[in-house]
Amino acid sequence: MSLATIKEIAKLANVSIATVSNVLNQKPGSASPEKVEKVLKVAKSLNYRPNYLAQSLKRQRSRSIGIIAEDLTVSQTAEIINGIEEYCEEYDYEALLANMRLFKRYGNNLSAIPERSVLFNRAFDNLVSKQVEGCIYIGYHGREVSFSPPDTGLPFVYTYCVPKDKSYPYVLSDDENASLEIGRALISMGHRRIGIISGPVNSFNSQKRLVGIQQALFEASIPYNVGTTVIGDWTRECGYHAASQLLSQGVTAIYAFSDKMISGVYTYCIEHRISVGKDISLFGFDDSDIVHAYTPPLASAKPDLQEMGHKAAELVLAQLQGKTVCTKCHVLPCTIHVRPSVCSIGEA
Amino acid sequence: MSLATIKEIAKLANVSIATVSNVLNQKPGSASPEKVEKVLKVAKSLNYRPNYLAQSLKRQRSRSIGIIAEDLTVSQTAEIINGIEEYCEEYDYEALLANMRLFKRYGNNLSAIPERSVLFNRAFDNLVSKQVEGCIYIGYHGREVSFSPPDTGLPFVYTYCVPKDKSYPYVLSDDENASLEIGRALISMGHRRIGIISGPVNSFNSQKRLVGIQQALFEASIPYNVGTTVIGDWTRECGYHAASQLLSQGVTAIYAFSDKMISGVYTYCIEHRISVGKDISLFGFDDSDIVHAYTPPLASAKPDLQEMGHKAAELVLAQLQGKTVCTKCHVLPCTIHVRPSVCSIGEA
DNA sequence: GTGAAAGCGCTAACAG
DNA sequence: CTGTTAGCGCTTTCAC
Repeated sequence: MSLATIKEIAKLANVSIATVSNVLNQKPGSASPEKVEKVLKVAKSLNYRPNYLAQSLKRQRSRSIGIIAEDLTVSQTAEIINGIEEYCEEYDYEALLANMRLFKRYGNNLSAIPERSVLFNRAFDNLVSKQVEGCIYIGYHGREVSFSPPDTGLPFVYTYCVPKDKSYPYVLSDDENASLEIGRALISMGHRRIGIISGPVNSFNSQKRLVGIQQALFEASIPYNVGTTVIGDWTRECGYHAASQLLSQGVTAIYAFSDKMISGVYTYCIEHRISVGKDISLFGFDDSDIVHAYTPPLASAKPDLQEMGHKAAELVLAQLQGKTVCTKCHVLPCTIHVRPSVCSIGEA
Repeated sequence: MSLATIKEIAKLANVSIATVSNVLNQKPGSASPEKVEKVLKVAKSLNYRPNYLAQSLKRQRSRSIGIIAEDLTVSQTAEIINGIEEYCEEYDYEALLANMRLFKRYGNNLSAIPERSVLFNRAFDNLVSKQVEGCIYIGYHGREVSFSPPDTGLPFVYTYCVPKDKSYPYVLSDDENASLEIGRALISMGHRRIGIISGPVNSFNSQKRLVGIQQALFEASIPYNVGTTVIGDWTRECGYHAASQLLSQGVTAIYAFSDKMISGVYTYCIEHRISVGKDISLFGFDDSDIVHAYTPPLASAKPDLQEMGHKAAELVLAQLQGKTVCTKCHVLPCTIHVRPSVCSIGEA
């Protein structure tokens, strides 16, 4: 019933617990072949599994890093965690997850909820308590995150968000460049009046994406027209409303900073018999599941979430090896998927 | 730098470690008010956090349950985990996650990959090693799962899958009843020729959903026509192909066992100028993000994943309290969302 | 009230 | 090669 210990193995195998430990840890030449065999046999028959708690306590080493996720159910989080775990596995580390469930508790409206910092501290304490050797924070919507770890010299890395306290490294997708490429693609296809549906201004993602598209316009000597930029809130609904506003201004293409918002535009177009990929070109961001649900499929930019996880883990493990890492923003390229929802301006 | 211990607190507060421990654990009347205050002050100043490893080792109690997820990035998994965590939090337990990354490694083709059991054993050992008091297995696509925990009397509960070994409880959504309701809804709207796009036959979900719709037909004395059932593989592509086959047979409604498959049908309809919600009624399953992306929005059935997580956790914790739980299938209702993608047969 | 001491399961000197 | 021993940080009798 209760778990076997090395003590029991030692008794049954007629050896000392030290020998059992040595054998189990494969210390070279520390036991005769017969004893090795005996110990291994007894261990297997007892279905022995080392007690991680005791092991780590004794070794003073957990070989684990913590993940503080703002919300596990927000679409990007799982992919990032997956990336972290992949990287950790390679280096024989493991990841411990603390999920704050922020979105489940408060939705998108995270501002001015003091309770949040309680949740953060609880999550952090929990992880430290478990002796993690480092920690990765996963935000959402690229918000600015105001909490940072109290004192400890624990390696701490942020991802998918921007820490207020710039003394920690953070990992983001290169939204600016992605946006630049999107702009170039649209412009190269002849579009000059491009409507933009931005995310909220407090989102770092929004900021960067805006700068990128502006840069593309600038390169092509097309003046940026604030009048054809609508500020949205990431929802389908706002995309829908923005569509009518933008289309009435005669834009030939609409670039929304999320697939969800562009999906509202899509709905508007259908309702008004505007043919996507013919009468109007549409570009989204995130490359979420819904892009393939449309006819024609939606063009979008895909952040490499897995790679962001890798990078974040790399930054933590590097610090654990004593390397100093740059406490700056580490930026990873997106992939631009141009799909039939965009077309050249003469083609229609 | 390194973490403070009760020993250090004891020294600084001029008390014994036993007193520190008593104070920190709020043992009533075990220390004078002055000492309590002193200890608390020192603890705070040292930023003390109890060592979970040592604590649990000593207490012989981890107050944690393990989660073995087949793949964290499969859409339903995170929601279920969220539910488990919510339930655990109420009872002062916590969840430890072991992610096998099965989908990331092998995609949908999980059959005949012997390595899988290695991954399962590794995950299970890892969790047991950490002294979890129980375990929840989260599958995907309602497959039959052939691995079960080796020996240990550890409470073990499956969810979103069906264990081959029926001596463990498992939690599923009530797909049969959901399907029955979908069938009734369609029939009540006048549909008699209903095309079905099933998932793979080895999916328990497929089986149940098929039985449900058959039951609805039976109730209405409509003979079930195998010729208008296509077996798909959960993908959009197969939905697309099934659509042409089904529509040529003159069905007035198509019910696909996943939103993804129905989304292929949607594409087919657009390409062939068949008006969804007028010329044809469409019903999906899962109620995923994409249902709102369509115009008109897609009708679908929503499994209560969060509640499934709650239930699974409940079944584990109940066993920990010595209660015996039913080692049967525990089934949770879905919500049926009828949306404008379906219409009455005369309405068109 | 308070502290000394034992011990949770394990690893790592160290002696033999 | 093998076993004895100390001790990781903590909780918990049990004397005082």
